Amino acid sequence: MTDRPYHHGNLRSALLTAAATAITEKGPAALSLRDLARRAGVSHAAPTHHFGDKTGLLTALAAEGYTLLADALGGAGDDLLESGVAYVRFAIEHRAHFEVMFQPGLYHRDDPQVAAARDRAGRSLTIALSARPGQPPGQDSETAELAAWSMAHGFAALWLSGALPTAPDLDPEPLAKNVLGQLFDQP
Amino acid sequence: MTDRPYHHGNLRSALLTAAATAITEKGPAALSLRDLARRAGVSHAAPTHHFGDKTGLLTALAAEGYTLLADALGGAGDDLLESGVAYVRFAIEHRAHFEVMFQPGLYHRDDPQVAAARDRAGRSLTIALSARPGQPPGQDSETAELAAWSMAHGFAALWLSGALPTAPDLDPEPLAKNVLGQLFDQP
DNA sequence: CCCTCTATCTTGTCAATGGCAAGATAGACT
DNA sequence: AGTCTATCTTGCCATTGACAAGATAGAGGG
Repeated sequence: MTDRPYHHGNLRSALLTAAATAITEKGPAALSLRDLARRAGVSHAAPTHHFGDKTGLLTALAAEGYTLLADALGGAGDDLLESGVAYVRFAIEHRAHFEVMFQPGLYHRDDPQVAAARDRAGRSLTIALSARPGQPPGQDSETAELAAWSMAHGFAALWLSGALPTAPDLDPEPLAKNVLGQLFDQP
Repeated sequence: MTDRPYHHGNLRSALLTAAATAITEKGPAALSLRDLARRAGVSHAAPTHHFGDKTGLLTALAAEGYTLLADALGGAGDDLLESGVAYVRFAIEHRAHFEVMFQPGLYHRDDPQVAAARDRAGRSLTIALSARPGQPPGQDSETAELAAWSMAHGFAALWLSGALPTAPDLDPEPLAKNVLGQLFDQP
């Protein structure tokens, strides 16, 4: 993509973006390390050195995804509805990351990098979810947070799976805002 | 599994259940046709005759899944909350089917069998979702239905992915009922 | 009872893949 | 200049998915 200071210089990053592209095109199951190597213009065993094996590459991708999600949620500010929309936007813009992140059989969930990034995303998520405006104080706030998370996650997953009966080229954000508003705008 | 009238007699069904088991254990990406053949005690090329290729097998599995989902929703009666819980219960009890169904890259979405079963499930779902008790008549009911579907689907997906911070051996149904109640019990 | 026919399954083969081992090479550091 | 290490390559093997050709069981007709 960029310059190539021989030894490729940034193979690791190039492989990760190639993986994201390939997964977006054909899904995580069809991912081939050799195909990634071809796309990056290196030999078929080059990825091994950076990621060990396929699971290792997906682990790195998941870690990257959690970091991106944390950033996305952090940028949404204190507004609950805006955070939910940001969650959906992240899933759609970074479809490959999102799909890998929530398919735990594909990567090493216990990897330290992943755990750290996931914790950071988890904190951002908790902050966003607890910013519920008319929150009844004594109520079970954990359940309310889980409900909000479920709705945002479910909308994103359904959209990505193509299960929604709407036109697939429609901009999902306004629809997401309406749907999430069903729960978030409650008094 | 049952008797074996030679020629196995029920290879197709045996392969489908073996596939469901294997996917539940290791995820859809790790599915191997040859492994299924070994489990069923047949030669490595036997599955080809029944399903054509791997995608064909997953197509059959998805069709079976939509039928099971339609039955599950139909059995939940008119209660909206109960239907939501049934949706979650289906996803957990038939994890393999659920995962394949909503990963459209894995199978042929246009297959007639799949389309028919999906339509049936879709009708059951619409019936369940429109059974909202305090439904404001003039309101955008489609958005409300989508919100309910998103929440049930999202809770199921999060639970299956292991992303929820709760104990994984806990019974998910009471939790699901509480979470879904956040939206469904609105006046 | 025998013959044929069809669905079902087996054997054999090939290209592609993931993963490992051993070697080569660039560039950094001294 | 010499050495060292990270990075990448070449070569190899077992496994897999897919296909082609053949074998076999069992049904149905004469």
